Amino acid sequence: MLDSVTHSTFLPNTSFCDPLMSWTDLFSNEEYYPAFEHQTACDSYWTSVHPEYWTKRHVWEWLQFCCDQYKLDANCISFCHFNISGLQLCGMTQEEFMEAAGVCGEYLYFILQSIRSQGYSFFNDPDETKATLKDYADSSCLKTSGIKSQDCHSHSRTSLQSSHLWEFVRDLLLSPEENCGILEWEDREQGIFRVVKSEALAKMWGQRKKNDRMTYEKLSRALRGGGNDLLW
DNA sequence: TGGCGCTTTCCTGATT
DNA sequence: GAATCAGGAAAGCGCC
Repeated sequence: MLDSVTHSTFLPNTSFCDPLMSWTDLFSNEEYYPAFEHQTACDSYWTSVHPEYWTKRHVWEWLQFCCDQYKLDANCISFCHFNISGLQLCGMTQEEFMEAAGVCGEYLYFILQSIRSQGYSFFNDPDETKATLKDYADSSCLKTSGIKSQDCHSHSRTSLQSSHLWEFVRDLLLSPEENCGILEWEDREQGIFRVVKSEALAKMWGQRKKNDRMTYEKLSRALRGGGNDLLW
C-alpha cells in the first residue's frame, strides 16, 4: 500500500509549453508583456478596440479578463496557443479554441464572438452580458462531458485551500514548492503522476480535512472512487 | 428538510 | 500466507 501511479485527464494541453505557468509567470515576462496593473475591462484600452486589431498583449489581457470575470479555470488554457495577435485570434475556429483551451475554449469562443458583434457595448452593459454568458456557460458546461457545472464557476486558479480531494492533488501538482516531492509527474502530457510519499500525502490530506485518522488507503480509495475520470 | 455529490470507513476478493 | 491493489456498499458531511 505504498506508491502508486495515478492516471487522470489532467492538463490535456501540454504539447508546446509548460502548463504549470501561472498568470504571474506569464505577465512577468516583460519582453512580451510588460508588467501592468490589473485593470477592469472598462478602463482597458483593448476593450475599445476591435479584437482584430488587438496586439498579443491585448489578447492576453482579454484572457485574463475572461478568467477573472467569468471564473474560467486558467489551468484548462494552453497559453502558448494564445501567443498570437488579435487578427489571428479572430481567425481561430471554435474547434481550435477548444483545442487550445479545452473545456473553456467553447466559452472563450462565444465571448470573443460576442465582443466582435457587440463591440464596446459588450463591456458597457455588464448585467446583460453576464446573464447571456451565464446562460451560455450553464448550457455549455452541461453538455461538456467530464466536468461538473459547478466546476465551471466555482474554482478558478490554483488554490491550496481547495476542499475537494482532486483539487488538493491538482494543486499539489501545480505547486512544486508545496509538493516537497510528494507527487511527481510520470508523463505530464498524458496526465500520469506518481505518488512518491504516500504517507505524507495522506497526512497532508488529513491535516486539510482535520482528520487525524486519514491513511493513504482511505485517500487512494477516494481517488479511485471519484477522481480518476475527472477533467482537471 | 430532502436531495445530491464527495469523502470516509469497512469490507471482500483478486493479484503479486 | 502476507502485502498490496481494486472496488462495493453504506454512512457521514456539507452544500443548495
